[in-house]
Amino acid sequence: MVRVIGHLDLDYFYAQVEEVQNPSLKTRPVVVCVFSGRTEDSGVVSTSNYQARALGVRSGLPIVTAKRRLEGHNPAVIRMDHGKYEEVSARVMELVGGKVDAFEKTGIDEAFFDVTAMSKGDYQASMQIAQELKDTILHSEGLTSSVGLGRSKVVAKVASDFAKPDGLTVVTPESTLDFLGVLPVTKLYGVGPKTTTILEEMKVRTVAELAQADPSALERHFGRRLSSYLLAAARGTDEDPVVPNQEPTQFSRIVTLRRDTRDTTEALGQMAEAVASIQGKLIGSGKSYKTLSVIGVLSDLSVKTKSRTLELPARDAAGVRDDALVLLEGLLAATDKSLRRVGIRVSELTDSADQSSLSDFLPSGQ
DNA sequence: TCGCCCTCCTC
DNA sequence: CCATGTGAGGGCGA
Repeated sequence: MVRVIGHLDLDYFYAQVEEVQNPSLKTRPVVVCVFSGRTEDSGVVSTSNYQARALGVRSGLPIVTAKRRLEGHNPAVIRMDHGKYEEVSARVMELVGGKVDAFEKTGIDEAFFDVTAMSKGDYQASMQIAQELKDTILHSEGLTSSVGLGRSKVVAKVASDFAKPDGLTVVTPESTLDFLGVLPVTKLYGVGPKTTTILEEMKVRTVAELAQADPSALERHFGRRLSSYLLAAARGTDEDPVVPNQEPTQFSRIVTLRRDTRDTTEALGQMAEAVASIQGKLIGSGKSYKTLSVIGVLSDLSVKTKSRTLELPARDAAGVRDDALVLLEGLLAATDKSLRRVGIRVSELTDSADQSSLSDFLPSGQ
């Protein structure tokens, strides 16, 4: 049976949550910002509402620049409150998850779902279901959302992006090639600036051109994995299923230092909260890690990482700090630059120190 | 196959 | 000094 996959995207999420909480903001440009703490207004815009976007203020713009562009427009400049958005997100996801066959949260504001069985593969019926999901979210949380339906995850994702905010785009299996074909390749998930540049050099601009590109040429430029993904995505034939309850494979935290430095002790001191937070994630999820990485964003904004893999999984804070210090020293030894931002990441997560150390002694495979 | 590092994406 | 923060995955050399 042909699948019916949906992608749900909560519109301009952080800024919209702020509007719901304070409706008087709806008539004003709203920018939700990440303040780095370096200077009064250093940091970037995380999310902006559509009034702000109309004035050229989008994600990633420095706060100072955003304020300049919004001068005289009575903007609301709001500090990001991640915990608050997580709570709203969790309620929405819980609600929607119970009304579909399968549900996979992929971010704080987005999720895939599968309604093949409950719609009996009928796209008209699926559209009704999708509209009901949108209505439910609007009535319970006051949030508008954009939904796309299609035969695969890639099609659903592109469809949800096609009309927003408050959009509902249905791409039937028969219309898939027509829908995708005319789009520029940048609209495909996984195709960013680098990939676009390479494709341009291959004279591939639209998804239709990508679908007919020479597979071996693609493989030369992008490798086996990415090239086969690109072809499947362009044809709307990717088969990835909707997988509920995906476990995270890594936790990371990164902080901007008060000032650039090569002093590892000073850097580590400012990482204390990040380390504690990672610790909390490990404990909260009952996981241990085998690989610890430090990430350094240097004074020229280049990024370096150093990592170390343990023989046995661990989760203790002292070990994290000691190893992080060593890695940080190694990282700095490989450059003349100073640290601007430092981060820490744990990966190769296993289900708990005890169980995983035992399983290390068991035969691998099935 | 593993360890390490980099690229990319989204907000 | 304008330039945040989280996560997934792939390439490559040993």
